[in-house]
Amino acid sequence: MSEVGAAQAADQPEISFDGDPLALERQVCFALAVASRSVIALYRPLLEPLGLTHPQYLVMLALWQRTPRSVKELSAVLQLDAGTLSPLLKRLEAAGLLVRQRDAGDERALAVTLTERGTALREQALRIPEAVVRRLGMSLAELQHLHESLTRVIAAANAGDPDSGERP
Amino acid sequence: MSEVGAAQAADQPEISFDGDPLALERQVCFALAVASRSVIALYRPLLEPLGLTHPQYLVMLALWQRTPRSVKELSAVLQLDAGTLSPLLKRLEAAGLLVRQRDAGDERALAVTLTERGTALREQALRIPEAVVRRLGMSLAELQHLHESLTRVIAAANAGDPDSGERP
DNA sequence: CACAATCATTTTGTACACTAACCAATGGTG
DNA sequence: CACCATTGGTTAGTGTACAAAATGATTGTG
Repeated sequence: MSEVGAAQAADQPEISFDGDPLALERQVCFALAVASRSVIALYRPLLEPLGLTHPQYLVMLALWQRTPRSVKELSAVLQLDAGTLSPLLKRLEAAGLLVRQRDAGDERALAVTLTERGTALREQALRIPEAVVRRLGMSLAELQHLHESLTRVIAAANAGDPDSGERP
Repeated sequence: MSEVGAAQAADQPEISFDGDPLALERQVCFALAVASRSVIALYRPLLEPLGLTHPQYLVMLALWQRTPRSVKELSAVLQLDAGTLSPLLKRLEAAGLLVRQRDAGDERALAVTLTERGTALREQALRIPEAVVRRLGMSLAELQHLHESLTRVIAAANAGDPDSGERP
């Protein structure tokens, strides 16, 4: 028997059980991180046949809605750093799903355009949302509700930021 | 300015709101990922004076609740891979916040124990939760509610998994 | 038109996160 | 007690994330 995980001692004179503001189980940031990882893990087996990671899937969602798009535009829509997108887009290009070429009108910008193969992949992606919801086994109403809550948190978190919101 | 997000039609009470099941703005996984990153970004400036990243902060929360703990135990509580924790714990050890030594009772297991410095750091961490809530500017009730929603998603996502739940 | 400021993107460096392969200690079982 | 599947950790490899510096194109101002 290991001695590491011995039961919590009864003699905790200072701050106590549920009055602890640092209690792990009560941190929203912890719940967010775990929920995010857990749900993304659900996508992994579904995305693997398409050869996509979850961030790559999100980029494809953005491009299926509109193409071509610049890195800056993708960065804004996905709320992802341009420095993160750069290598990610290169991998998608290497996979033959898109091409990266300079914008004719503005040589600074990149025009990220889906290839035929990239566009066609959407057909297979169409099954994914339903499969995830089924695996989750939660009601659509509750998921919708969660989505609204998350949208409010995102707005609140971005409210005091240099980017994102705050228009004077 | 681009006209990307043309306004949503009036009201569709049932399924298929704007028709596209792959619409980025409707994906719960996307909202989760963005919310998680946005909220964690809020912690960055607060954690920087303590010399901690957010994952490291979560490990410290777990250890402030109980120490020593094995890697396996931390892995279970934090829902984090042991392969992720291993280098993370080494960095915390290098920072002088904990020590990693083999468990006397079971040489396979590691006893992760807070140092005095690691224990003392809790005092400064105590201010963080309130500061984050203030920056978010959301009511405690709504945060509490979100936490409950997230807990249900986590449970649902882990329900069909090899790990976590499901004991026949 | 020169040229500094700005802009879009890329690169570099550090730190997660997960899979898979690996290794040493452990604890049945015959 | 010798065999060997299991267990607890570590390592390697790939792919995000983010900050900060670097690169190259574009624009505003004189």
